[in-house]
Amino acid sequence: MKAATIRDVADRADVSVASVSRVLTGAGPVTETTRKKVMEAVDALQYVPHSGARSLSTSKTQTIGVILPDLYGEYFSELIRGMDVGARALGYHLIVSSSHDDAEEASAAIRSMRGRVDGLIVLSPHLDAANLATSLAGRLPILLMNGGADAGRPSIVVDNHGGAVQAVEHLIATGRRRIAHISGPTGNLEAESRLAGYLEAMARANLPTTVVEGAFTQASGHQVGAELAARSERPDAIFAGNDMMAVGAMLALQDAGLSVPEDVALVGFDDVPIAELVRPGLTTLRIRIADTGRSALERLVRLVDAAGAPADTACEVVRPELVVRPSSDPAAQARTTSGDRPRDSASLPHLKGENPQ
Amino acid sequence: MKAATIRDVADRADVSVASVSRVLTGAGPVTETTRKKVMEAVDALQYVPHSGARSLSTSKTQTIGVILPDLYGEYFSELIRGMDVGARALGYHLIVSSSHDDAEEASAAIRSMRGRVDGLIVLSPHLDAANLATSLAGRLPILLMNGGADAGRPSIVVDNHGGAVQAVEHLIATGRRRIAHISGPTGNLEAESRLAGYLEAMARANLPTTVVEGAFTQASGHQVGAELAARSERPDAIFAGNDMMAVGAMLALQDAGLSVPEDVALVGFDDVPIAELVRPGLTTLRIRIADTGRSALERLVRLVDAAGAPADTACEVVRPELVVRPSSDPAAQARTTSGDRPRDSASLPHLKGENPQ
DNA sequence: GTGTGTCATGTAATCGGTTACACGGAATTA
DNA sequence: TAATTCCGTGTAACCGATTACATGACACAC
Repeated sequence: MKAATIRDVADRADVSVASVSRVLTGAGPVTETTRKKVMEAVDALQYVPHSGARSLSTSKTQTIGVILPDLYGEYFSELIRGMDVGARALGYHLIVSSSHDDAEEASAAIRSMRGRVDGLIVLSPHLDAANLATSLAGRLPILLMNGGADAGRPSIVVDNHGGAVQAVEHLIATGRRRIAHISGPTGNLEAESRLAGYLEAMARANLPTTVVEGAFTQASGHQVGAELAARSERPDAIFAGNDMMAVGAMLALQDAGLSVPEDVALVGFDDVPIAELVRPGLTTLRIRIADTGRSALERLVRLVDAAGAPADTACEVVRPELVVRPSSDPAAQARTTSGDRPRDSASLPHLKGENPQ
Repeated sequence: MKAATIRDVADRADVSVASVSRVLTGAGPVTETTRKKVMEAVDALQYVPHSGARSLSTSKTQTIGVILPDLYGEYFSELIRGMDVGARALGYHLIVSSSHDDAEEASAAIRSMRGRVDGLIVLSPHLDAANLATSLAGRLPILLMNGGADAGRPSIVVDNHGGAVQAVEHLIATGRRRIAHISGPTGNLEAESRLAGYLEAMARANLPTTVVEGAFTQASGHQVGAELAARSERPDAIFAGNDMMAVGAMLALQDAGLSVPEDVALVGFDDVPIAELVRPGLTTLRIRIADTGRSALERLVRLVDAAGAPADTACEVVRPELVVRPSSDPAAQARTTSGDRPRDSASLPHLKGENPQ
């Protein structure tokens, strides 16, 4: 028993394939009678159009590809969740491919997706990867989210620089002076902007800087945190390049017998879900991650639909918002309970499942 | 400038389309000369085969669909990561579709994937959804991971019952007697097995049971935790149906001024990454989540390839392993630093990015 | 020189949809 | 009644791959 084709449906409904197609795609005129006959046949045969055949004649796949970097964790899974919500709302599918650290792997992933997707969202936070992507994509609409404010190509970036400045200014305002920075890896555009923001804010306040490089992973944050804790000139605050490193550093500081925020204040970046679950709750820069993912997807679909229209090459900027929790300000304690997290709108559809009993 | 087709390549290389196809698919004999000519033309034209056309003639898509439930969080993102690793290794793509809570949504998702994937992994933890899935899938190979030990259909399940028994026995062994259980939502098969395991182990030890239903979310765990903390007959241990609820409960207990594990011991289930990041580190039942995802994908691909062969209807069982951390045993303190987590093999490819500096 | 076998290559049918165009019947108008 | 629209329907070409089968070149043996 092979799967039914449009011809089987046509035979059974006693109409032509064209009519079946018209009913199913909603294009073109059909009488209510044929409509019914077709739908009956469709149900009876459990017919589902062959997407390959359809994509062959329409040259659309209704699928968006997402190229993710090597780094995983909550940031990216939240982002994908948001994209998935947007995709389903628009009738698109999502093909994901993660763990592409270097340009070569990313290029292989893009190649293997060409012809299979209508558009691409590339999250590799390296400049070369981005360049590679645009050149490889050919005529494929592509949306960059690699952290580089890249005019000339449609992209969405977080205001990493501005966020870092906010973080540092907050620490200064709460009386910290020896503020160290755990940066993300060299070559990562997000990491570099955050570092630049830190340096600028510190320079403006005339404070000495300390920078140690991490890898955006919790393990690297732990390592660097332990190292900083052991220094004779121990910092009284640490601004980590992202939340995962901040959490790692927090554990290292606590393991070293230091107390957060009394001995060392701590600020992260991203506001991943666990930021409020660690103790003390982590001060961080909130990016509405799922929302950002969703709007990225919607924008890319707009690009796909508008192929040929006046090129959208805008670089959309997402401004992170400082969320103060006890890791930098003990007074924030009371506010950090597990219910306080404002949900992204992208997660609203899920709330219904959340009232226990 | 339209995308190049196989005919453009054939013309340019001055060979027939058949030869081009033979070179590209690696099937059939070709001389080294034609091979070179074809490859040159392919490079020059930036040719990429149209996957729709290919799938039309081969009736394979090299794509696996994954249907996820409404619940998100680290458990599912880890699972997907593992699947992605496996998929890429086998030359497959992954289409994900999340947030399908009820049977209707899941059914829509499956329908929209038919004809677009070679096989399906269904994670909806409801019995009806599973039944629906198998009936909807038609001839599509399908792998269930819904928590029901379902002979007759290929599936992978966690030994939830056995895991729950281990958890309870561990708590009893460390001197706890008033052990409460925060269960997952009714109708969720995983939740029900874990509950059954709890009840059985408690009955065996002749201890009274307390069960409050949660929703597998951190928020619901918090709510139930607060409620339990306020009871006059406060439990001295809580076994939560999963880690997210355990974390929520932990925060609620701490907010109520209770100390974990001194006042109340806590055990979760799953061993999601944050389980060791909360303080105190959470005792839990480890499932090598990413590994499980990877092997699920590999098994499904085997099913796809072996279409027609003696049906594989085995129900593979994953046995969780008890990981004792300070939330149930203060003596475990020393062992819980951020470096102690044995990585799944599925995450090995990522390790290279993890040495800071 | 003819026959036979091998093997790279080309031709054309095929997969399952969409859609331009042709067609025919009913309704409207002269 | 005949001419003109209008509109639902069918026929067939097309999308871009794969692949069964036919072809023809060449080598080798007789």
